[in-house]
Amino acid sequence: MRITAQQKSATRQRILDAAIELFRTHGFEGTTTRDIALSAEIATGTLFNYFETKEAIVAELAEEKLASARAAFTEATKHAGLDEALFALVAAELRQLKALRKLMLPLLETTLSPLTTSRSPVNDSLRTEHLEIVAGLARQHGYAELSPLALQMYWTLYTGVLAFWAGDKSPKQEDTLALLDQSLAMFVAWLRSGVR
Amino acid sequence: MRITAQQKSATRQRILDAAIELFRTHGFEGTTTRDIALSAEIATGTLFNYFETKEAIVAELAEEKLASARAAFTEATKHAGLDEALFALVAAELRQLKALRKLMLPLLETTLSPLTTSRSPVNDSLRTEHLEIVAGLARQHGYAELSPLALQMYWTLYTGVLAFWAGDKSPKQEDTLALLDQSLAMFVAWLRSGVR
DNA sequence: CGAATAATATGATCGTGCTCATATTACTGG
DNA sequence: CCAGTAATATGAGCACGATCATATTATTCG
Repeated sequence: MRITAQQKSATRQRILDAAIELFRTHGFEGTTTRDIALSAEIATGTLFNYFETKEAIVAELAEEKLASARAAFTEATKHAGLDEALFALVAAELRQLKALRKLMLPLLETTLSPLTTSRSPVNDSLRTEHLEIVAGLARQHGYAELSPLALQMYWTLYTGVLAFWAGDKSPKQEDTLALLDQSLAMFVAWLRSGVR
Repeated sequence: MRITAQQKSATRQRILDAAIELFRTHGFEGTTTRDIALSAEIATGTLFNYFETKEAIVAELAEEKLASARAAFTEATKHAGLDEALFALVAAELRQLKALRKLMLPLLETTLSPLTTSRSPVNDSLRTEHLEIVAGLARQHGYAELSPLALQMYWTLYTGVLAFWAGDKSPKQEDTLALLDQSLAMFVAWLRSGVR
């Protein structure tokens, strides 16, 4: 097997398909890696040739959704203010992630935790890709380059919104949107007040 | 054993002593519940008669420290603004928690996660006790009663600071103090702008 | 084709947090 | 002092994420 038959790496997809179905029906904790392997018709050990951890599977699922959310967002374009642009970005992400909503808490707890210098690359890409868009939007709206401290504060608020959303009991998650709105308003106002 | 010999419940203290020592020398993940039990001279199962989970031990240790921080704080009193009062409160907490700094991440990930409606009572008391003081300070400084949304946002920022602090590499954790300062400035400014 | 080699798959096994049936201990009333 | 009882302790055992030595399969080269 010098050059991997890329066709076989569709095993990866079988794992993802099996996982999402099991997670949907039995939840994250209610699904074991053995279940996933069985359902994907591979051995337990094989699963970990494809994903470093159980959470990494969810991270992969989330990343796919986030990618399409970002694509949809950049097409939308043109927002009056930075706050509105950020709101549109996150709202688009949440829309795409809807099916994974209940799976986000495990992710937030382990992989996305408020800061904690990256444990895994998966972590990093989820975080840095989002932050790069945010930094770009800030630039585009005429704000000074965001400092590490500013990015830190933004990330904290962002994960706070995600965590709230994951457990939001309000009928159409309108509480989350209120929180998002206020969080961003607070952040942008702080930016405008010109700190470093 | 109708009425428990309260003297024997000093086993609890032995567990805490053993745990803090092991955590200090081997870290949280590097210490197993078996290690703790062995060192406290009890059986593994017994440990879980005293603490629901491994994290609950850390939570207990943290709560003790936080209690004394709060005591020290209320004596200090008199701060010009709400932001300064909150800064003093959190700074006092961090000072007390210093010895537990590296143990806080596991706690934040599981027990204190940004919101997630309480898994355990331990969780709740850590959170509600802090928030009650914050709400009290706000009242005392003439702010309107903090809404659930405001408390939510505060808690997100607070745990964000704790998480950053737990991994802060700067010599005297001065980066954390900068983050705390700005987070509170942002929050209080938002409060003043009179949202609901 | 048939070694030789390298990538991948396998499942027994491990480590660890936690549980639970059972044993032990401490206390009570007679 | 002796059952009887209830609180507590015990450690074998479980579940499950993850690992790793070994087996299998694919690919290359002579």
